[in-house]
Amino acid sequence: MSNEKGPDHSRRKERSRQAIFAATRALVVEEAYEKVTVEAIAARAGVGKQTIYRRWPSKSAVVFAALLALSEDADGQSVALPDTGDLEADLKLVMRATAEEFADPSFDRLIRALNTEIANDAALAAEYREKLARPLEEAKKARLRGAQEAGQLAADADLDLVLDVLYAPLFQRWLHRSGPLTAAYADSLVDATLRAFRP
Amino acid sequence: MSNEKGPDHSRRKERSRQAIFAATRALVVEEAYEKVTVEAIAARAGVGKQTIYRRWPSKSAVVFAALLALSEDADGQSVALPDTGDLEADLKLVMRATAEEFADPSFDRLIRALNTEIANDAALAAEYREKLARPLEEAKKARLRGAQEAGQLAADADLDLVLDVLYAPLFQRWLHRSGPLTAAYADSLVDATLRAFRP
DNA sequence: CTCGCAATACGGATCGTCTCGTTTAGTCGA
DNA sequence: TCGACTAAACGAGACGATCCGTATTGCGAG
Repeated sequence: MSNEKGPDHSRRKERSRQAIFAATRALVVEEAYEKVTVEAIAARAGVGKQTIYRRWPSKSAVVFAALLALSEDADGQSVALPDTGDLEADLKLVMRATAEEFADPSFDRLIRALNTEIANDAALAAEYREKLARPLEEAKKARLRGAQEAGQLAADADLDLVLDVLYAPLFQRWLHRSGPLTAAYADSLVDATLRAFRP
Repeated sequence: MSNEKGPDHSRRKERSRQAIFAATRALVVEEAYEKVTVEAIAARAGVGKQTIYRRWPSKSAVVFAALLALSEDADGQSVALPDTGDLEADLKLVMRATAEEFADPSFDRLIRALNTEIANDAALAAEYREKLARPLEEAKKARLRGAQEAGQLAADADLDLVLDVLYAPLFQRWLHRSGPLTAAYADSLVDATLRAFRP
């Protein structure tokens, strides 16, 4: 007798959870963000509103969780940057790929929604940093540490600063739509960063 | 006979316009942003809702216009960076001042609201770039051009890129609350940028 | 039979529209 | 010069629609 826990409702729960996430993502991608409503999510997921509010306290939390889960699934456990030994080539590869990601309309809408939520909620912002930003940063910093040991990067460089200088311009250009995210732009960011922090 | 234009109702218009802007700014500063409603703005400004909707198509547009007007007033016509001939000192002065501005809670809320609006509306983003970002950028680029001529900056440097590398990390750190905006951080951004683009 | 869930009704709040008297600025006649 | 007249703009707020978050109900799986 499983008197410890109730019977196995976890599968049912998990199914509706995934349905809610899928519906949320679909709506964020295809509708104007302000039209993404809890009622629309529930209808599309084929669940009752109460099932959503039973698990998350607000619409923001649902959207955030859906996007967070997306990245967690995608990443799996293995977040690692390429390491061919050629720092410049590796970084340009990664930066070009990042620029392309941002150029994808679906990705654009998803990340824009995510940024909207975390820009106005310090608690969500902290959770975002903890669960998404930090692991990615650690992976990037691991690659940079290797470069420092190989003498391709200043040994005393502040790696947080290096990452800021490398990524923030791309992010800002995307967020403010102040220019196209071309491969050339990605390359020039890598070049500038490497000049700033060369040994 | 002024058959060209109707009678001069501009004073009345202008008074309510300023009242609406003042009320909007006050509410953005002191309330959580989602509590800034058109009804609250109208009540505080002592105007009818229709007076607001007669001039702007949506709440977003009102908020945006109020914040835009704030900066336009503040700037006046003279946007110019200090130019003592010492590029590094001038930039550190400006970057430290910028970091302090972002640390001010009122300024923080105003700019956060502004960014929320423009992140999800490409038209507002374009207007923002045109009316606010561009003039500031031009002033900054004018200072950098002087530095290029004085041989303090690489003559072939892309000034848009220089500005991105200089400012974007500060902006992103503020937006994502990923770290404190200290004078030391401001200085290190100037140092990194000057290393990346030295002659 | 029992229990969790989908469906849906509900109250509260806000948006954006509409209507209604009132105020205001400009016009004109005495 | 001055006080009524007119038309536009206005403050106030009622209204329908929509959405949030809560509470209730009826059904179907186990």
